[in-house]
Amino acid sequence: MILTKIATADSVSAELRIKIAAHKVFLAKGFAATTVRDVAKEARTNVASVNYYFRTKKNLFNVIMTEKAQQILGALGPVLGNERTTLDQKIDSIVNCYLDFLLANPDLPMLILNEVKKKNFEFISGAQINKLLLQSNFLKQLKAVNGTLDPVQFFITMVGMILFPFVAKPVILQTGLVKEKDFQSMIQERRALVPVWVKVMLKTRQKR
Amino acid sequence: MILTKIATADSVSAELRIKIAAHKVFLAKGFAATTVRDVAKEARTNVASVNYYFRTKKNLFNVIMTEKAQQILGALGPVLGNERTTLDQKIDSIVNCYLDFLLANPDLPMLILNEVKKKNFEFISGAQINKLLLQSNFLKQLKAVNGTLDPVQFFITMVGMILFPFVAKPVILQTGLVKEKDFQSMIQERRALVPVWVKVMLKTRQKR
DNA sequence: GTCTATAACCTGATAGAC
DNA sequence: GTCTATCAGGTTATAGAC
Repeated sequence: MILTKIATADSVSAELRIKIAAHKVFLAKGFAATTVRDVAKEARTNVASVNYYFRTKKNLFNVIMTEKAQQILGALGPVLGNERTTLDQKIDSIVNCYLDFLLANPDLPMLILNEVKKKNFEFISGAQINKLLLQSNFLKQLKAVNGTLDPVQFFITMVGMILFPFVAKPVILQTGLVKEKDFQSMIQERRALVPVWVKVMLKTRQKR
Repeated sequence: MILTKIATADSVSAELRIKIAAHKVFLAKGFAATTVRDVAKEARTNVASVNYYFRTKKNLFNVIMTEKAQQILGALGPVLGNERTTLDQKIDSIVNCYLDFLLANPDLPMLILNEVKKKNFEFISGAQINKLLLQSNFLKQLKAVNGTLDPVQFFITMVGMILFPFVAKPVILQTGLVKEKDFQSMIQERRALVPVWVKVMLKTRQKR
């Protein structure tokens, strides 16, 4: 990220340097394993100034994470709500949009899953998911195309197809199934694979 | 788990009580967030005796995790290697076998992913995956049925379909898409759904 | 706004009595 | 084998000089 280079320069305010540093360290090590000292060091300042700007470690974390959540939800919202695209076009867009974001933030899924589990962070509320997904054009089109398919099961599976490789990356690399240098191109292949698989899921009718 | 009730009884040796307690606390809180004091308290003993039996916290963790890894790999190995079952039968078995294990150990996937990432634990070696998967009857049958499908992409996707709901459980519950009381039945539904989806993936040929 | 120094606390590990 | 007491080190957060 180019921002990192700019933000670690002396010309940038301490507050912003701390934010960039916190983003980097939290994503790399998670909330618990990150110390305020790590962040201070990365921002080339000291423990006291971090607490001066952000009061507590937890508050700093919430500031960073809320921005990230809005970033991805803000990108997906318009895609799901679009009234001019077909369902197939939406699937292509969701996969591409999500993968772009994940390639830029490969460690974010694990961080979110961990911190939501530990109740350190609320990623998305019921009200938000209602507006974003349940009342979306995407869901209407989905029901029209296949009335026997449970939308929740479908949605979990589709998101899993996109997210899972990032979440499982450490294990995938450890097994040697994919090499570190090939991971990105493996993900790029999925840009084509996942939409195909999602579309055949849609054509598959469940027994009742 | 019935073992827990037995093992927390006074009649059971301190060593076993500590093991059961460690299993419970590590799975609930992860490695870093677990303190030796937590484990000692859960096992109704003290810090010194935990270190007496297992020397270090890390060693105790490895003992627990190695047992778990062998448990799941030992269950999947025979299924993948079986020479008398068809590919479709194997897919049904893998899904059922995996889901049974995960329903009994719902927190294990996140724990493994986290600790492999932090290099606290080696879940599976390249040699093991080679023997278990790459040289298995499962892979031979897979290649025979669909030569255009990348086995690695296929495998990641199938495992993701099974594992992802457990990994994403906290977020799924927080969104309200599934209620806590309905989570188990949602998973049970996937026993039927996932094999169907996996089989249509197999029938879908890639462009070259 | 920035920094040093320190308070108050929690951690894993161990020494040593029983 | 089991326990109490304690150590050495690392943590967040803050007080107070500049």
